[in-house]
Amino acid sequence: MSDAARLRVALPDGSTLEVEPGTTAGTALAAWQPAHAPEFLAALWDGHPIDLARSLESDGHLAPLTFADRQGREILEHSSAHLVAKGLTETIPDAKPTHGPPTEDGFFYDFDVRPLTPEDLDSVRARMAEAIRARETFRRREVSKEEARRIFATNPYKLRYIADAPEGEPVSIYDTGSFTDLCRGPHVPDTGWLAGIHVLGFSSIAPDSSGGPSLQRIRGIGFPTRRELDAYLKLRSEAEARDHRAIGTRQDLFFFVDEAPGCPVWMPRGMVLIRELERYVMEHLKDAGYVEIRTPLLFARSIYETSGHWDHYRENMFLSVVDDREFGWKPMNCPGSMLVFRARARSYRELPMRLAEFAPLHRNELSGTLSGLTRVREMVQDDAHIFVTEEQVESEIRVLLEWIRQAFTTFRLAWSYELSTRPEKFLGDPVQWDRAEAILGSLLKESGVEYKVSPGEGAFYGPKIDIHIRDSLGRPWQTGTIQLDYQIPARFGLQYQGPDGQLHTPIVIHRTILGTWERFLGVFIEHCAGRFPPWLAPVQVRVLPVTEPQAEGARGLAEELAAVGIRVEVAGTEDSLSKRVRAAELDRVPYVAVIGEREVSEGTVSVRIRGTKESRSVSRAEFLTHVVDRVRRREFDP
RNA sequence: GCCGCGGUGGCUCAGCUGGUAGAGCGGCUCCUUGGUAAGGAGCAGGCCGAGGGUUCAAAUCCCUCCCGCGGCUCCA
Repeated sequence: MSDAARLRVALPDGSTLEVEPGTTAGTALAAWQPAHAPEFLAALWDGHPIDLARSLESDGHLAPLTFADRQGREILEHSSAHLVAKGLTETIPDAKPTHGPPTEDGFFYDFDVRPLTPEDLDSVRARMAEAIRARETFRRREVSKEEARRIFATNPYKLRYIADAPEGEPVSIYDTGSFTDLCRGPHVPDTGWLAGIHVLGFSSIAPDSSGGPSLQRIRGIGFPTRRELDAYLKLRSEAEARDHRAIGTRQDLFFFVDEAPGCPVWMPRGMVLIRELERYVMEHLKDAGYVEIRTPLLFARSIYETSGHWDHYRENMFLSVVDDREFGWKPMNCPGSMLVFRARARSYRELPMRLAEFAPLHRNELSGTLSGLTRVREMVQDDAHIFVTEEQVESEIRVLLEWIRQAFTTFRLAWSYELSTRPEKFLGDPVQWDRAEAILGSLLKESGVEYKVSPGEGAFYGPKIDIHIRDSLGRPWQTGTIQLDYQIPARFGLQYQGPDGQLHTPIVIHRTILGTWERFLGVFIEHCAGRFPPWLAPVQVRVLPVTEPQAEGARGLAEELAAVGIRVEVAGTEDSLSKRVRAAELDRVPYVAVIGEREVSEGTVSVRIRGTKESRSVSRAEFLTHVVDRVRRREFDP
């Protein structure tokens, strides 16, 4: 091999750079694009991520990685995890690092260590800051497996990784200051890159199935600069102020009591939200040819044995014994709908038969998973079951996808789909499953909305399309769902007579759009920060007489508004006007109508719209028309 | 369910190296009738989550349970 042979390095813009063998990736990239070099935190060599400090020894393709690349972000966050491990092992020397991967939105590192305290975390943060200031290099070494076993002799977790590594090949190790970790890499060049990382907190996590000890997890998130971190922290503190549990209390929407864990108590104002959502959905159902039914909340065990829930869902059900007979509180509406279909002989002419039922459902969710309105034990879904022939499946689902588009647009929520396929525990024929999955997949493609596939996450009776919405912080929540079911109708022996005179089993589409009122409202309250669109607002208008002599005029306006169905309150003159305006603003009332001497004599109102400082005098008629119109059209803003 | 951390008037929180329960907001009463984010004064309101224990004495220390929060797992 000749020293003189220069390497040919192909770059992303199609150009080629000739370098001496042994040139580092970083040097080569800096020669290529000096202006952007400070953003490069690692590189891709023939498609594999490498450190910038790695020497190039052959021809190949080289590309830079920055924080803007997903891989680049993961490298920065994984490096951040190393820094956390360094900080923790300096704080608690016998802590055993296990693994510290990047995640969807940050990173964590798990340790086998005594339970952590906030003081431990303070110390970790301080030591991390120290290392960042010192700009310690992430230095890569390759050692034999024997050598690695010696280095990590006291850490069984690392020994397991070493054992899993391919035999005969060296393993890589990274040193950061005095901290050494087994790691594939790559990493950012030095800890100076990690000034924008933030330790979110710690928690303990349940041991894995192999029954090891419970680990302590430190979570964090990384940004390329302090400035971007500050912007994120600001967003986060705003999001904390939007917590639907706090808004629920502040606005008297709902609350919880110890005696009914996971079951919200709805106050009058919260009930307005539910009824308005219900009305919104009901209007659609009427247009789309649904009929409504009501079926029992409590069914004997045999119904669930027929539906399959007894075998597949019993651990999540509330059970009651009545007269020595075992009953279960329904966790889903399907059994009742099946019974309605089965109540008499059915003809193909009745299909699609769309049965809606908004009944309270009970699911015994694990106590540790309950969380405000987003995870409850008692809930109501905007549920329906559509009984169709094979030929009707596609057109029905098309209508549903369009309705989803409309609904989520009204709420200004961005949504995405997830196609969940056959789980390990399933009922029925795999061939039929494949066909059903193919139908759903092609409909999703046709809808043009982004979707991902979750293998094995389907319901036990069929594949499903789940609808995810994101709250203001970008956290995803599953709400609506469209499930294709070939199993339960057959298990219930449902049949209809076809045009051929033969009996056929219908297919059932289980579907919800908003999901449950509870979770939907939990997410939506955070999405709108408690500033409900006028049509949903528990109080739509608050009328404020300036002084007592205008009280009658104020009541008159309130009556006019109430007469056209507007939810209106009058705030009396016990408090100062400023104080009442402030209260209305804090109660997030969309419209404040002030009536003073001037307004009474002119027949006007001074209108202040939520979130604006100015007020505007308009005629009573104009105000009334405006409010009624915004409400009727379900506009998002007042 | 598992691990960690919490639980004090309606709400938000202080008090917690043991020694007679506090504040602000809200509520009520009185004064004030004020033009677009807090007018003033007074009063009421708490078995300090529940039950046991330690102690002369427990909101405070210990144990059990319940509920909540953050995760794990699971889900609409």
